[in-house]
Amino acid sequence: MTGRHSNAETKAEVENPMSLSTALISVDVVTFQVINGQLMLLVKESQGTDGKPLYMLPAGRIEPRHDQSLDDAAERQLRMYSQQTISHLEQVETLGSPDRDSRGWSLTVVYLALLSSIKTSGTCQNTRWIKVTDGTPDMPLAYDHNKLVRKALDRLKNKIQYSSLPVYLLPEEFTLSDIQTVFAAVLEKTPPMRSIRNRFLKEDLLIDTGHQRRGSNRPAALYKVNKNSQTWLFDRLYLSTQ
Amino acid sequence: MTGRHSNAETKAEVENPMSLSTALISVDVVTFQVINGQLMLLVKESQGTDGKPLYMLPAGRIEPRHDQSLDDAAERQLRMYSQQTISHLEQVETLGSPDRDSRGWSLTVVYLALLSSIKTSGTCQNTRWIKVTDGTPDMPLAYDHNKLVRKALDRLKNKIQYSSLPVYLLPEEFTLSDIQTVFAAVLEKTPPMRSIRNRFLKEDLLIDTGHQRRGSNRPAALYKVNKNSQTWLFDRLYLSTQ
DNA sequence: GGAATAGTGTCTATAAGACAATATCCT
DNA sequence: AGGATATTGTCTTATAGACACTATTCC
Repeated sequence: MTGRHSNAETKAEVENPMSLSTALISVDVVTFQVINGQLMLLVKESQGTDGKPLYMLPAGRIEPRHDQSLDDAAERQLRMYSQQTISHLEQVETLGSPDRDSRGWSLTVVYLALLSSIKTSGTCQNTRWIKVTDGTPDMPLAYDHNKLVRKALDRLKNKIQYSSLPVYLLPEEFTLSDIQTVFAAVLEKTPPMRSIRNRFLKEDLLIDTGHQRRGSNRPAALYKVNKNSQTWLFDRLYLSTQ
Repeated sequence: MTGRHSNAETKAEVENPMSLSTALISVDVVTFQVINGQLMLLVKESQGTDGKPLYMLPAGRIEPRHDQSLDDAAERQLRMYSQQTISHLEQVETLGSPDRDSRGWSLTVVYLALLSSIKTSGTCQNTRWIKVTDGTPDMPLAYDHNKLVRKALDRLKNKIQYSSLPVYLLPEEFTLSDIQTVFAAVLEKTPPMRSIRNRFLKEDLLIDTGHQRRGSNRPAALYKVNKNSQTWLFDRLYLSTQ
């Protein structure tokens, strides 16, 4: 593409070909996890000038020496704040504007990351999990990060309805009720158990591990994902969650 | 985002904060039109060093003075090569890599644009419509533009199956058979007429203009879009086109 | 037995798809 | 009339959803 062969070079660009073809870039990662049935967002915490805590998304620049792609850059950002396996990572959208950064035209590549559910919400230094309720983080985030979270969450809410994304928010072994819990956490509404069972027990998408989760009730069968973790797609949405 | 508050600043970045947070950027637009039932791609033509013609996508840089957003930049690119109304424009994906441009790490924002079907494929200087068959442009494109076309076309092929995108590839007034023609052009496969009718004549998505297209057969009713051109979504895919 | 959650059976609703049957124009 | 394309009718299939019912555990 473009490179030195780009069309529409203005006089200034020809004189100084590097200057106007660049912009400030950052890669921002919106990371979700479901902990005890609650949707949580990974943020880093720092000290604002007024002493109040400041919450923001893991974000950073591209490092030419390390990043072979934008996905690499996103993964590297996330890895600074969580060592957990990243079960799903996808680019959501790139936003650009002259106003986001005081230094000039800037551009953000927004990523959606999903981590497996774990009981402990252990984090690195200056990192926190904050609740997300009604589609909004409980603590307001700095800059335009609330907007970025909204974009990533919209993607998740939509895609969870026709794909295997729910299982990426669950641990390796899970019950069918766990899937329902994920829907509730993300959509604040859930498809009927009958529909979830019909959908997820079709074909060989899941494997019955033979294990069971026991409580003070009938034990539930524990399943794991088949098909080497490939995301699979269905051809209908759930209507009850619209 | 990032701004001056970005984490993970290396020593070099602190010393020269502008340098490593920027990269070469271009916005590339993949524009489709259906002309006489044939899917066509808009390219610009130039002379290669060996005298052979070189085809590439409309692409260019962000102009801080003119562009308030990436969408603006994409629209501006496309406007240089076609004055037709842009009936649909959406961002597909941003690709980045150290190899695409010899000057260093570069980044492309890929857009998908749809233009209304018209008989004449009139174009501006150095601009051509080339056929797309089997998902590939008839002429190979320069750089990695074939890959970008593939990405945009994949998006179109998918989205056409559950949205009103087909009508954006048609003129203001069209018949239901025209919709079928668009499916054939894009997917090289088509849902049954019964299904198309059931879907598009539901609710008040289309308005019967009362006009008819006449030929050597029964005339077909001409429809136009209702609902102020908002893209609408269905909750199922066509299975016959999978 | 009773509480609690897991899982099944069955009927309805919706929309896609197959396919045959009409309808309406032109020549 | 005959050709051509548009449009409708009807039956089948697939899956979501409602809802009642059964199953299995712990106490």
